[in-house]
Amino acid sequence: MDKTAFFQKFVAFTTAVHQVKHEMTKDLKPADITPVQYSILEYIAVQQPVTLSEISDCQHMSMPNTSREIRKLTEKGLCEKSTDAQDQRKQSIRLTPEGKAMMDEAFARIEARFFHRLQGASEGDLKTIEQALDVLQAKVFHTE
Amino acid sequence: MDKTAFFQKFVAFTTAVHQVKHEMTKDLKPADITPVQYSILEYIAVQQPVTLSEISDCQHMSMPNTSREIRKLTEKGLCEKSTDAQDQRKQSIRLTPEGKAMMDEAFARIEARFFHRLQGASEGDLKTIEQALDVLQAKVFHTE
DNA sequence: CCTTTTTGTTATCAAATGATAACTAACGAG
DNA sequence: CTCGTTAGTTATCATTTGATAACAAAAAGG
Repeated sequence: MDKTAFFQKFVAFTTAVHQVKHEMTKDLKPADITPVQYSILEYIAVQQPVTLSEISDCQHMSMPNTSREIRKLTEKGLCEKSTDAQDQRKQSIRLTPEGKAMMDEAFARIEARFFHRLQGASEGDLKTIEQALDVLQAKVFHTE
Repeated sequence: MDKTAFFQKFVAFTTAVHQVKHEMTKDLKPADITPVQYSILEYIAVQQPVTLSEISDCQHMSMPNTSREIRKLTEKGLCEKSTDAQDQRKQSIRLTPEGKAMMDEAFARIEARFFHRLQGASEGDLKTIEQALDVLQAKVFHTE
């Protein structure tokens, strides 16, 4: 096993993933949302409800900046805060119906692009791809 | 085949890749290099020699901004321009020895983290991983 | 209780990034 | 040769992002 070649394959792979993800998500965020805000919305959409601290950790941004961006998203009517019943320090953040509608549409368009990219793949190919995704997620891209 | 579940697996996977890549590359860029500049340096390191237009395309930034960042990197002594012999409009950009040394060290540290992450994987696991990388790059994350 | 820690906010500032206009020079096609 | 196109530069500006200090309130632990 050539370790250097293996590593280079890994680097090329992550670069390709980044590239493809960019292609699949470009031109779909509304004009009045900044890239950071869109990224936060994606995170909330998948993980909601979330707290400010969780966003701060996962998006690698400071609490003050996270607080600012959430305030802006709240002002735009895309997400809302509610105080956690158990711990009143915590803010439980969710998408508003408008925010959810926006993200649903964004994900629908990404999904369409995804399957467009897979057109031509047989049922067997899809099985192979699914297994490959499972393998890599379990053995390489695991995050705890 | 449940399409929605398949797509969600894809989303979770790309998110994990992004996350792991962030973990593996954090804290290794020198203090006087901005994130965008580091990204450009990575690109040059892998693809050199490159032209300004190529950087502009691949990094999704405008020519004026690309020009500015390359000028800054040149001023820092990390890359250098030379006019293409065939087409005198084109600038051939490469890393300087200092730039190469910097990126070699960065990649070495990423490689160390990569294999650290893979410690515990058997020789057979590595084969499986390599095949999974090949499959996904060919069938899903192909970029032409 | 009282102190420390966690969670979040507000204000402020600096730096990085993105966008555009106006320009030069070299190439390429007719 | 001339004209349109490609490659790159410079200058300028607005916006986004990142960083820090100073604060308040709730919780947790003695």
